[in-house]
This record gives sequence, structure tokens and C-alpha cells, in this order.
Amino acid sequence: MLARELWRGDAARVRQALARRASDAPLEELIETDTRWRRVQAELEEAKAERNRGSKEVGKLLGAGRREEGEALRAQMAALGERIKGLEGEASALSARVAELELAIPNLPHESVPDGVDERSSRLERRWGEPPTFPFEARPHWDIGPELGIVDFERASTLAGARFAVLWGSGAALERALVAYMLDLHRRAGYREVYVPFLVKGACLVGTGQLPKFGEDLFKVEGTELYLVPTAEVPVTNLHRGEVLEEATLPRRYCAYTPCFRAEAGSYGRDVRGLIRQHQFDKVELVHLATPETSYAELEVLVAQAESVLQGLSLPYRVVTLAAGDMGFAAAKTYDVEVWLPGQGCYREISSCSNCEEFQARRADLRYRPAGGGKPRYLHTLNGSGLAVGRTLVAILENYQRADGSVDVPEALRPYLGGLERLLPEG
RNA sequence: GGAGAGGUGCUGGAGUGGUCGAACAGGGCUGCCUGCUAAGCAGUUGUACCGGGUUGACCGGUACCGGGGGUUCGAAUCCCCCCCUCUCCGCCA
Repeated sequence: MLARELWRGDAARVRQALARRASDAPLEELIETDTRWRRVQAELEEAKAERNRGSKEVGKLLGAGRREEGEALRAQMAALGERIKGLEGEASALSARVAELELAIPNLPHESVPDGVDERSSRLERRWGEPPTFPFEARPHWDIGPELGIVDFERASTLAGARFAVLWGSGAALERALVAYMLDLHRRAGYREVYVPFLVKGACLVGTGQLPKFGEDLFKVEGTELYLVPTAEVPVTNLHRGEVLEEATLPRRYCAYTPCFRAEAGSYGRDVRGLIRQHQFDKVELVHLATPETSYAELEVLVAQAESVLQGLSLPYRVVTLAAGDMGFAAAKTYDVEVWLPGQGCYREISSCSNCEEFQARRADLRYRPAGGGKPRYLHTLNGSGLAVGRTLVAILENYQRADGSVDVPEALRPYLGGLERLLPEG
């Protein structure tokens, strides 16, 4: 949510920023409705002030035994009450509409974000590692996994339909090892691990920006008001909803493992094979809460932390800055970390690290009290994957594959797998 | 799931139709006093929104006593619905 002063005071600037996003947000309707609301609100409050004065007077007159005058004024106030009721209805309808429209305006892109509306306009920041060369044709993970007997799409389909996977044996263990490895790495870097609910109220999703606009991407549990989390960003960012944190406790850096559930509406044709796009996947998430002064420095810390996971696994990757029109709803600036996938001969997103500035903080009411005292201010929220576990598994299968179909286990993971050095056909 | 109790400001805790944004106490802040600390004395101390303005000094107004609706000239106070917390019972990993 944007600060109201922003579009009330400088609509042109907001209009221009939204144009960079190629956004169809209802800014003009918002401004117009807001103007009408304020007009009615002023009228309403004036009427109420009059009634408050009159009602006090009624009490006095009746108390003083001046019955006739009191009754006359009472009747007058009753009439005024009717008018107030009408204005109230009008004002609350307009105010509700303003709130609704406000929630439909995305965050404004940071000045350092490149122009453009899709990934072709992303700006390459850096590359790390060399894509491996193979003396054979590199194969995709959807062949490698099933042949080793550790990834099973057929049985997943029997259980739940398309876009699910069953992991067997060392595949399941590898998934678990990755989660543990990532969390340990983050904890050593000073992140506080947190375990959170996998079901959340709608208010949390409004807080982070998934609702009200993107409900079709979510799974809602029938008969309840709860949603399956699409990312740990939602419960973790909402942890301090309604709180005022002391500046001395910032920045806060949290990490959390959760499964993530996404309906993937509107992505029917895309990534239909393999583990890349699933209704359910594991992810370790990083969330920072920071002051406005430090949030962009924190974004660099965050993306570096995500990168350290890939470095630890010796997986080649690159970092790009997303274009203004390619970012998520809540983000002001986003770095994508893309891992090299030999089976597909391209870099694929494995982490997305964003600074949402105060956009989510306003929605979720996350504030801090400045060190010198004074009024609470909205803090800045950041989040990033560290990393998407399923896609990391994909990257390992494809980058560590061998001619005979076996797959080496990255050194860093061996302690988590009882020293296992290589994945061989099993089952 | 069943029964009971309760939700008031930073905290404890009064208030059962008007003079209550809310007694009193604690805490915080300011000043006095003080060699320092403690104690004491005096004052002060919420948030959001709307309007005005020397545009975040200030002035006026409205709202807020768990949330929503109702009764009334007027609601923290009366009525209805909902949520949450606590205690006991049941069930359960």
C-alpha cells in the first residue's frame, strides 16, 4: 500500500511510476473516489459536532426543568440524526471503496530498476561459476530422477494429479538434507530460524500483497477462512503484525522452512515436465525487517546470502535485476538468482530477492520506534528464497550427472546423508 | 465438542445512559529539590482520520473502552451477533 500523501500530493509522479510497470491499476478512480469521500466526511463530521453540542444541551435543559425547550431541541437532534445516518452510509461506502482501490495499487519501482515489462529487459549483475561441460549429452532431471528411482511422477499423479511429485529413498533424503543444509547455513550467518503455521488467515495474505488481487493463485481450505501458504514470506513477514519494534532490534533476519502451495492458475502450458513448477514444493525463505535507511544495504546482504547456498553447493548461477514491469506486486526492487540447468541449457530462477520498502509494512502494520524516541514509523520488509528446494534438487541432478546415469552428491550435503557420495539406481 | 468466567489507555484497575478520552495507582517524560542514588513535591503523558494552517511546531473537529450491528436527542455503560483469552470436562499426536 502506498502512502496517501504520495498520490494525493504528487499524482503525476505516481502515474509515471505505475506506467513503468505497465500497470492497469485504478489510480484515477482512487483519486476521484478519495476526493468525494473527503468531501462527504467533512460534512458528516460537521453534522456530528452539531449533534454532540445539541445533545449536551438537551440534557441540561431537561435537567433544569425546561421541558418544552428540551423536547424541541430533542426533536431537532432526532432529525439531524437521520441526516447523519444518510451521510454515514455514503461516507462508509466511499471509504470502503477507497480502501479497496488502495489495495489494488502495486508498489512503485525503485529508481535503480531497469525499464521494461519482461525478462528480456532484466539487467545482468554478475555470474558465478562455470557451467559444466559433459563428454555426453546432458539430460534433463525428469529423465535422470525417475531412472534412478528417486523421483516418481506417475504415482504422484495417482495421488493428487498433475504438478506433484513423489520422492523415494535417497531422493526424499536429499530433499530433507537440502532443507537442513540451508537452514544451518543461514543460522551460522546469524539468521534466526522460525517455524510457522502452513495455513494462514486472509489478512496475512493481504498484508504481503497476495490478496485481494491474486486469490486465484492460492489454495483455500474449504469450510474455513484459512489458506495454504504460497511462500513462507507470508507467515514470517506477518509475525510482527500490529507490533512496534525497537530500532535497536533491527535489522532482524529470519529464516524459515515451509512447504509452499500454489494453484498455478494460468500457467497451464508452462513447465509441464519435471519438478520446476509444482503445486507443492519446499522452500527455505529469508526475511529481513529493516529501517528505511538500511533496507537497500540489507537487500544486498539478502541476495548474497541466497547466493552463498549455491556457492556452497558449487552450482553455477547468475544474478539479474528484474525490470520494472516484471516485478511482483509488492516489490520495489527484485534480484533474481538463476541457476544453470545443463539439461535445459539455460539459467532458471531459483531465488527471488525483493525489497518491498514500506508497502507490506503498511498493509500488515509493521512499525518500529526510532532509537531517539518519537512516533513509530513503518519499517521496510525484504524477502528472498534461500532457496527453492525442489529447484535446487533439479540443479544438483542436472549439474552433477554422470555418463552412466548416476549423480554425484555435492560435498556439502554428504554429512547430511550419512556420507553418501553418489546416487545410484535404487528401488 | 460441552460448561463457566472475562476482554477498558503503556500496565494494574474503577466506571452500569449525559458533565467519561475515561477515576485512582503504577510506569514514562519535564521541572524543582539533591554531593550522587533513593525518596519527596509540582506538572505532563494515547492513536487514527478530516478540515485549516507558517504543511509533519500549531488550531478546530470526528472517531476509538475486543469486532460488527441495533435502541436512544445522547452508549464504555442497554440489546443482538461474532471473535479472542482463561478455567473445568470430553477427545487427541
